[in-house]
Amino acid sequence: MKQNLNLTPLPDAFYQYPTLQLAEELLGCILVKQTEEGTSSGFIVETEAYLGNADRAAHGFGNRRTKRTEILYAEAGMTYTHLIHNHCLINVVSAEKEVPESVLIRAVEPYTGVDLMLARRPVKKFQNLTSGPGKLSQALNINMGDYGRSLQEPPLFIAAGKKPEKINTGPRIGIDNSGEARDYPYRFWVAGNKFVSK
DNA sequence: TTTGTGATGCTCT
DNA sequence: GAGCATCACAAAG
Repeated sequence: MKQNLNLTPLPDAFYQYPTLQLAEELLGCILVKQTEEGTSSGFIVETEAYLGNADRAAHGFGNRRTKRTEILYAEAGMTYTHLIHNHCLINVVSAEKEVPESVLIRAVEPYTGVDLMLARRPVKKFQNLTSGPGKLSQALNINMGDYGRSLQEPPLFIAAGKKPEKINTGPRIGIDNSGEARDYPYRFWVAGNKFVSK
């Protein structure tokens, strides 16, 4: 399959949206990763906003700045690859400088370079290829080498894609405690998409 | 029972 | 200060 589509990185202005809005706008966009073996990409179908200061799920709460989270304090449009155990989670840094907000990409729908993705992660069910944070990062070969990289130039960038017909929002999952933070509709996904983790 | 996920923590240079 | 690593719980089959 050819990929002659005009995959143009989104302009810097795109990342100037408020974090929550950016998370929604990101749905349907195309996450592109170029490697020596070729180019693989997918539609973003699930995102999650992380408001570092007021978000209980965001690690220790409050203002904890470490080497890992350092990039979150940078300006918008950067890539934040969080290496945790055997998995890699990819985030899009948003908000302005010194504001630790970002959008976590939880799931994508395979678009181009599917064969390449399958080669990296053999799965029996096609839906299992990228239906999760750890899966998609492995399928797209996203690693710490992408940490702090700009999302506006190859080999890793986000291009405009199709607009989702219907977007759902709701509370995030996996958060047991914390009163109000649990009900925050910080999670966005494309309604009815099979590649959404839930 | 197996696979996936979890904003980290520890050890070495 | 930077790089590298493991364990355990939960959800799905």
